[in-house]
Amino acid sequence: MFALVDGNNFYVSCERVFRPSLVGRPVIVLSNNDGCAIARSNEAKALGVRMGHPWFQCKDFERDHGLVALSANFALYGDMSERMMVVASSYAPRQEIYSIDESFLDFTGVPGDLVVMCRDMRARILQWVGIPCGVGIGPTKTLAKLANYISKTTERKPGSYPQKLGQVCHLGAISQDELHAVFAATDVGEVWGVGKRIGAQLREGGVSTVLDLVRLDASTVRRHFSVVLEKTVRELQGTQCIEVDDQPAPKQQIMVSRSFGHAVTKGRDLATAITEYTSRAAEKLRGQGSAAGAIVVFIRTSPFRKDDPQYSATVTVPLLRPTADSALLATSAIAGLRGIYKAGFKYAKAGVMLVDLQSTDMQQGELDFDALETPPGHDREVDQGVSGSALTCHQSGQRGRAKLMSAMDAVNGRYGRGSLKLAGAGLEIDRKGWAMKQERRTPQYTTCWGDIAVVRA
DNA sequence: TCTGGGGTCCTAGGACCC
DNA sequence: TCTGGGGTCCTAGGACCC
Repeated sequence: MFALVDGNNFYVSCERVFRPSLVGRPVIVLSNNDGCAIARSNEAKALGVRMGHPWFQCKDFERDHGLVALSANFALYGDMSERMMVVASSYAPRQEIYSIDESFLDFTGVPGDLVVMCRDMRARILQWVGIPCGVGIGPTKTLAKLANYISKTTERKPGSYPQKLGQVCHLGAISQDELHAVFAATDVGEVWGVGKRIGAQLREGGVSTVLDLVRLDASTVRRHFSVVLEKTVRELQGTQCIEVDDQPAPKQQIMVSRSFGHAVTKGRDLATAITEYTSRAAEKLRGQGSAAGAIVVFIRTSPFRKDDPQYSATVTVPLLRPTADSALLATSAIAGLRGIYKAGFKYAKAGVMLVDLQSTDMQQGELDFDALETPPGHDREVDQGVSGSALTCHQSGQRGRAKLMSAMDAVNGRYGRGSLKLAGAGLEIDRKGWAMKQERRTPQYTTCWGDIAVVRA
């Protein structure tokens, strides 16, 4: 059996831990630049705020309904996530951290009543971390995911499902008839793996509930749709097709991109931003022990500003050799930027992507042909005896850079991100024109000494 | 004025190989 | 009349997830 544990309205719940006055009120958390809603309390959902709802379109709720909107505080959410994951992990032999607020637990071989254990886990996470969770249990990950949805819906809209399926919902512990009733009452679009497109296609073919989907023949689904949806159907039927992955492989690509707080027109500002993003991407790269073979740079105007001239460009810059060196990567990125930048446009967003990633301990050795050139006055035959040193010399240079990078990471780890950075990433004053807008950010209560909460007697 | 930032997997089609 | 039969690798694009 598998369980999916996830924090309810996670970002909002994190904020409520430190501002209990927000409990019971409509609250949303906004994306970067305070652009749109990315988390909503149940009260905010009830008001009709959608996921991804642009803030400027729902601002009126602030005045009319007391909606509280906060800027995203990812330092806080990341830290709260870790705390929640640690508690959850103590309940099962294996855990897959699936996203910032969700983890799968694999209970294979664990004796005892899972519902009782999961209720205990839920209570402990609530008490120790302060985050309310929903737990779904099922014989496959897809069913656990569905169970989790049902547990939430039972809480949020009483009467949708039997009350016993609230908070902790175990789809493997109810009768076949009950299970089918649950399937029949659930829209096919709620299934993990069925998105907007596939959902519409299914409905067109008369498959509108989970029950309709479960009753399809899996191999027919493969022919009409894809192997992906076939797996989904089999998982709903109770056959495990998707494993719990508790040792995720290193990422195959690393992206850092941001929309700007204000439109950017100067190449110089774009260069500052690209340098900063590259630097951040390189930190992530080193964090997973990889080196990049190429860097992709992109810039674009805002597709929402239809009256402005539009421009969007991407360039891939191959690197001479794979590297995780921030400075080398930034130099290449800027070279790429020079190739695609055009003056006269209002840029809204830029980003970099590190690709062709490989492990640093698997790196190809190489001969440095420059060092192998026979210097004048030397006998080639004689010098060949020392040709191995060219390689050694080159590699020791690389090791020096690697040490520099780990020193940089250590300083930033201890004194905070950005304490030590590339000159090209600019000072605060250089970023004024385009830095991200975060007008409603709460303190970093758990990760910054200066922001720690004070209890008054 | 104002619209996020990441990722993964699969498939189809083209280039190229023998 | 009639023009093989496999393969692999790469890329772009689509679909999904949070």
